[in-house]
Amino acid sequence: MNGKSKTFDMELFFRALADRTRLRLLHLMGSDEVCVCFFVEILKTNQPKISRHLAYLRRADIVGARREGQWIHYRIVEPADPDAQRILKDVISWLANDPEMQRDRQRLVKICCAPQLPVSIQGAPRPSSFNAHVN
Amino acid sequence: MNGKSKTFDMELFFRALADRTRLRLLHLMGSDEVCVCFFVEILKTNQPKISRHLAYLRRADIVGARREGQWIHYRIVEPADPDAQRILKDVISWLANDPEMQRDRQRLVKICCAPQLPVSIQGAPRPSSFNAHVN
DNA sequence: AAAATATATGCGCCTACGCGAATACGTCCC
DNA sequence: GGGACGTATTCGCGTAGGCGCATATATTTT
Repeated sequence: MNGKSKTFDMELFFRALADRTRLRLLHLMGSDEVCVCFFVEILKTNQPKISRHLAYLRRADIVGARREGQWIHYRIVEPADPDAQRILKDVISWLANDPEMQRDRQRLVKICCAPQLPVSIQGAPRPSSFNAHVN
Repeated sequence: MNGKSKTFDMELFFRALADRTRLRLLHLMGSDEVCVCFFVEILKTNQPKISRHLAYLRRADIVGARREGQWIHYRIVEPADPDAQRILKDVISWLANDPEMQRDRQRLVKICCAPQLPVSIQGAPRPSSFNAHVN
């Protein structure tokens, strides 16, 4: 009630989900923090496009960002509204059934488990859950 | 796989939910069949607007229609995809928390329980669940 | 058949938004 | 400070879609 965190905006929430690219981004985040450059690498598209979609998700309070040096990590945040929270959770698990989404994740895993990241994202920090795997 | 009922379209589904008017329509349907003229009456708007939004929901396979004489009843249909089904169900119950939606429903109940419908929709068939209440 | 009623659709206008290309911003390293 | 790198934003363009208004379609009634 501080004038900034108003009641959760349903329309904005659904509009944010109404785009395939954004759904792919959400699926890639899953329960991890993922760095922007990984999205660019895996979706094989240009960086501004990814950045704009992430901004949209941020505006809708669906994701949050954390800076680490020059890199920025994005993560899914639990919506304030418990109903939205449940829906988002269901959406995420729905995505897991989509073939393209599955391919996306496979590519993420493959890239992150490899001893060397692709040249385009050499020094980038891996998603948190991959830190343990590769010394 | 008959070329007509393809796999459920996620994007279309969410785009269909990304409009307040359509959410209000969905909430009014709830578990009932509701005639178009009731939507017009309750949302206090023009008829073409309602009709176009209903058409959108129909395209997205979220609602179905049934003709009864000159009237057409709309109802929510269970999406083919079980995940979509669950999400839609959660969305509906989310709507119940919204003040405007609550007012909409109150107006529906009030109108339907009255002995006489408003002049603008005199002979219209009431939603199914109100048939028992009024002789 | 003609009128009345309920619903659907076409049209023109305007905004939202997705896109690629260019550019701005922020951080690190020399 | 200057360059390199990762990310965000701006711009111009094209399409989707929301709206009010007019009109078409379908059904019932007379």
